[in-house]
Amino acid sequence: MQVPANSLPIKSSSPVLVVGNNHLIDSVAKLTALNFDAAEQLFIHSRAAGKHGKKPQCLILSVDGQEVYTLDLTKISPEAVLAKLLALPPVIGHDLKSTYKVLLELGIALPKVAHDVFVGAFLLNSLRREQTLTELAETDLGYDGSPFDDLTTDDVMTRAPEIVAVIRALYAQQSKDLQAIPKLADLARDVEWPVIAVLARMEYTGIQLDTAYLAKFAVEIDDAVSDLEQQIYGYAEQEFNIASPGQLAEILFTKLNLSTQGIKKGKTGYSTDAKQLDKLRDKHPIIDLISQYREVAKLKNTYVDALPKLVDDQSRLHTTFNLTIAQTGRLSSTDPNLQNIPTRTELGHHIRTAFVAGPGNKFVSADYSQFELRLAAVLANDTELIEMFNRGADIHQATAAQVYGRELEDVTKGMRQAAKVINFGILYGMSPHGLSVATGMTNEQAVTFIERYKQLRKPLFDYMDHLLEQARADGYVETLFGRRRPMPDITSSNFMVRQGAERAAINMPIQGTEADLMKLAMIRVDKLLSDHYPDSRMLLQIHDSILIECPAADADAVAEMLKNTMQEIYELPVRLDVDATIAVNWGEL
DNA sequence: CGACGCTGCGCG
DNA sequence: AAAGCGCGCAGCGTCG
Repeated sequence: MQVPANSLPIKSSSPVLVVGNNHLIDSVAKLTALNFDAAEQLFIHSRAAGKHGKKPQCLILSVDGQEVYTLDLTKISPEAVLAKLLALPPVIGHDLKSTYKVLLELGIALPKVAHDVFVGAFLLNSLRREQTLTELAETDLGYDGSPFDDLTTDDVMTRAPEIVAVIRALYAQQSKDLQAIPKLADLARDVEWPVIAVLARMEYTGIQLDTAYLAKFAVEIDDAVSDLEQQIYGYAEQEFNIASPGQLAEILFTKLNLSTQGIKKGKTGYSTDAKQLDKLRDKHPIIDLISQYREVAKLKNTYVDALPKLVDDQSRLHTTFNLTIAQTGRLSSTDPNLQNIPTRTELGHHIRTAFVAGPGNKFVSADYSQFELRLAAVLANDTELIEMFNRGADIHQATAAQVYGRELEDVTKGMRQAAKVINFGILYGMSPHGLSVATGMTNEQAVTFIERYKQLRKPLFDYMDHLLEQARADGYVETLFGRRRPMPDITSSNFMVRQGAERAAINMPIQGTEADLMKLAMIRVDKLLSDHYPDSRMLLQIHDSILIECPAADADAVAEMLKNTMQEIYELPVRLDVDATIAVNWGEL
């Protein structure tokens, strides 16, 4: 329905909703006539944000969920609405990050987030299957009308009032629920809402890929794959699909008659994963070739061949950072996943070299060292562990010295390695069996080792005991900042299920607090960049690290700022150590 | 033909 | 009896 804009009654209590997608709108005059200054909150919603580089063509807006206006951006210049939109009050919507990318495409400054019902639903209950507008409406509002997913432009236009009403109702409900959990409301206000615009900018900016470099690499890797294939067929004396675990197991254990002694069995037969291949390595030369084939084929299929197809016309890759996936509150990255670009093997690391800073720019990267273990020390209030960190000890070496009762200088590499495994493993609820497998100790040695570690880190284990008790009583666990993860399986009568839940419960406050702090750091870094280094852009977050692209001349200063901001992001009893590096491509960082 | 579960493996 | 948390993606094999 269309209503003359100048007759619009916007009271200070009247939230406004803007629906944006990549289609039409009809009159900008109506929009510019609106008195946004009088509105305290603006509702904003977008489905089908334009693909990157495509100009969005449509903004739909309404007031109080009643009057709906459509604005045709193909007929008017976006700048005409710019002045008004710049002064928008804080906005409310469903998946604002998508809408914000539309605004960025229009060159419109991003308003503050007042509430996002997509992210809000996840904060209040991370377990629900999905947080689509349809699902939220059905489950939370008892809505039984037709779905809101995959609507055509016309549908969006005609149903905008309905969409507005649903979002407003969800907002009302969620803000009431959040107020009942003050820490969670604070987390939403201070972390989750502000990080939305930061992520929108990162996704919109993208990261440059040197496709020519990658094309050269592709030729080499293709040759390597075919070469390995032929060698493997030679040993097998037949061709088969190496990528099929079933066919591979048939070749190894039937045709070549390799021993299945100690080989893990899965639902579909003997496993051929990397660990099992390791056990067979000395038995037949084909094993090493298969390992090599796996490594090279993985790189080729997942990265070398896939990434170049996803670049825009500027040769930049735009990932999507998901806020509503990881149960711990971490981000996840999709289409493409830029949080799992190889680095551990030399060959894999080459892929990172293809990620480059633009002309005249540099990359600045910074990562927290032993972030999770430091946070475990804080959450458990393990003063000895905290003190070790604060005096800058090599934590794994020092732990080994304590467990084995040796002087620091008498700690062997093997001892340090074992201590490192347990230091990390403990955060995941590792068992003696897991430790023995990971270190090559006997089960007995592992049991003794963990026993001594328990004595040494009593506060840590007391904390874990208390945490599990709390989880059983409350049905959830939470981070330092009150982010919650429901833990229904913690009281399961199924041993396996229950044990799995206990391990997840132990890990969540640690991994989740890390995620909370990283988001806080990103928000602050984003602000500092826009204030002092306007030509610099945050590009990626990889759980404990941040990657920035900046003018070469600013690199040193940006690195310093990034390091300090991350280190001082939140006052904790433990010192946070951050390493910062500068390079022209990701491989050299 | 697409959807799905499984296997395997890339990252923190 | 099982045995380490959190993710996403690719290929295979099966099913409808």
